[in-house]
Amino acid sequence: MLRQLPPASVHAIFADPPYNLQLKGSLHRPDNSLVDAVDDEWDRFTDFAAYDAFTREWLSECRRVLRRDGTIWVIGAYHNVFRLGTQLQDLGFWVLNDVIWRKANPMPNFRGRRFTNAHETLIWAARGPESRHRFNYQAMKSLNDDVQMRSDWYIPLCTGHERLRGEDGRKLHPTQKPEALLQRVILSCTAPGDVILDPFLGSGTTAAVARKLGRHFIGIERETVYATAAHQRAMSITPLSEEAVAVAPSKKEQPRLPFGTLVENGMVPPGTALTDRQRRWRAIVGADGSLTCGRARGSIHKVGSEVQEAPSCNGWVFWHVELPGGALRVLDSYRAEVLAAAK
Amino acid sequence: MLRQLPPASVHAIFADPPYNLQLKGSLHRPDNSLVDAVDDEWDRFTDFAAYDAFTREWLSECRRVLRRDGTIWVIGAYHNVFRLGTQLQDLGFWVLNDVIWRKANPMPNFRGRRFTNAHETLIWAARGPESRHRFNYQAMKSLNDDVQMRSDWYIPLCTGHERLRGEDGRKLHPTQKPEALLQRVILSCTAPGDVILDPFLGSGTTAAVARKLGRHFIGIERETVYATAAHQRAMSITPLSEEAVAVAPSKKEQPRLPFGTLVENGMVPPGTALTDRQRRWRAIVGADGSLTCGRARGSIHKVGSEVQEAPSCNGWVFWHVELPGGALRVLDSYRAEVLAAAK
DNA sequence: TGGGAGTATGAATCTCCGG
DNA sequence: GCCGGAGATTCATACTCCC
Repeated sequence: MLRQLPPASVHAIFADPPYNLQLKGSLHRPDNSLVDAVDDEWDRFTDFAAYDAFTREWLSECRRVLRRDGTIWVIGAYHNVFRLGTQLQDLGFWVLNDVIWRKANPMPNFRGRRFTNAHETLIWAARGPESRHRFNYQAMKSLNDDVQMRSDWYIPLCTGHERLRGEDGRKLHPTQKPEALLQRVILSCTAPGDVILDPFLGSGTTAAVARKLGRHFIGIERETVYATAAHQRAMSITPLSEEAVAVAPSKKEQPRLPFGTLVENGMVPPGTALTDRQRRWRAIVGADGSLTCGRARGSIHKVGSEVQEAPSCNGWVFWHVELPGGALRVLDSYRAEVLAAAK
Repeated sequence: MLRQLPPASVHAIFADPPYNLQLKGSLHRPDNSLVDAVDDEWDRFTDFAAYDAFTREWLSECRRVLRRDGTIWVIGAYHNVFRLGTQLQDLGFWVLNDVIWRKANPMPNFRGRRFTNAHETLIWAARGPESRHRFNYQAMKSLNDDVQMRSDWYIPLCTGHERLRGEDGRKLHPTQKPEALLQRVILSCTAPGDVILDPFLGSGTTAAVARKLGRHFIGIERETVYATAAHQRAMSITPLSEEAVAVAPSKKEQPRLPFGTLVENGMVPPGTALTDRQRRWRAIVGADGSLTCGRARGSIHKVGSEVQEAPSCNGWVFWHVELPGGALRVLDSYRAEVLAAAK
């Protein structure tokens, strides 16, 4: 199915591939005799090799269909996630983060032989090291009480009403992912109208959340019973309103306003003296929007960095106008005023 | 050095290999200060193949020197941990858990292009699938206020007085690990008297904590300056008493902040003597957060009830620390202090 | 001595657009 | 594809300094 998709056609991929189950089973033969795996390196190599080959095949196709600015998410546990990560890197993907889904309510360890396996790992990767990927930084920050979103996410398992069940009342799919997890994934790296691909759709959480958030989706699923349920599930979703699904705009996405415009329209007339917050330097605004401070001359940013001897400087927040009475007003507030009026 | 060790001779291995960070250029904070990056020669590899070959070589030797019932811990980040995990599996190790070190105070992401990289990953593996490994289940449970220890650990970075510094006052080693991390690792899978190997000793945290907890250790370090400092550091450690380092069986109770956390972070260090308000009993704090008072051993609550021959006891308000000068401070006030600071 | 303000720093794969 | 310039971007903790 993946091979039928055109190259560079999807904005984001979420993949929840099968775990390496044959490896778990390889400990015992059908007659329950124990396989001496330690001395049987060839056999165990072929097990991993089969999983690696499978992984490599679908990941290669994913890379082909991914846009150059697109990103991929892959989820796994310690049985398979190291194989996934290694293959991602070997295929040229560029890992951006590994993200930990900390389960609020994991299954306990019944035998008391290990730590409670209370998390799964997601790998987030760009198509390559030069890719300019989308990351909705402000949206993620807003979601987290206005501090940067960390790489560890605390989210409950999918239970209760959200869990799809068959007619017999039993869970339809063994590893249905919670919608909260997919919502954060999709909000972090896509925009409304983007196309999201899930090559292992399963119970259809990716499709449901994509539709809810106004993203397009492509889902691939081999098992008919899952595919049918996922399709029904996605179609039953009512998409949210446009304003509800928009991502918080970053400053970079706001329209550019050259400083010269403020000079031209008289908000900061030529000849105005600018100073920094501590009033250490004083610069004069030129009619062309340039700044002069001693021998330093150029844009508000360039002069700011030169006087401070700093590698860079955002002149909008560095320079201030001294108002009558002596109070300081930062340049950025003039810009905000103009941008607000333009709406 | 590893090749000189006899086979099947160590009970546990902790390995903190170079991460292969692949940093390019420099990074400035928003305040224009320069981030002190890990650019040391020992972290430079030409490509993944070179890193994999290096990894395979030292891991093979580790497997040879590890006892059949021994386990290995390997720590890494997304740059290298997938390579580590894959090589571990390919060499026949049997992964028991991947454990997440959630950093209380990670470095932020300054450019807003990714999630804050707020964790590192430890892989815990047995020598093979048939190994009968040691896991001190009750000790880990005690440390976590009598609920199973999960696979995500919340521990602060190594800063302040714990951080080794050179004569110039700068950090001696770029990646010194916190003692609280090693303490949990060592308590989870070894017994007093066991031999612990660290093939990348660095600043010597493994050696220091092993000695403190009454375990033997072997450390290997290539850089003379690190090796010298690590040796001095380990030798300056006073081992805890036998009863403080023994691993305990226990059960019961569950406040929100485990007493073990106060032990780990040094507010109530192992070996501390606790007493009740009337100073009728005296109990010693174990490194796993258990308490010993005569033959009574277990959580602060259990020991409190046993010595009083009472059906139950809230250890938080029963036990006190005797301060220099003789005043008593109730345990609950330490908990309150931590909880208040966490707000 | 205590508190407030300011500064330093931690395993970091850390920009984007237009000419 | 290269280059120059605009301008966006930080959290928790510990320590220093000064009043």
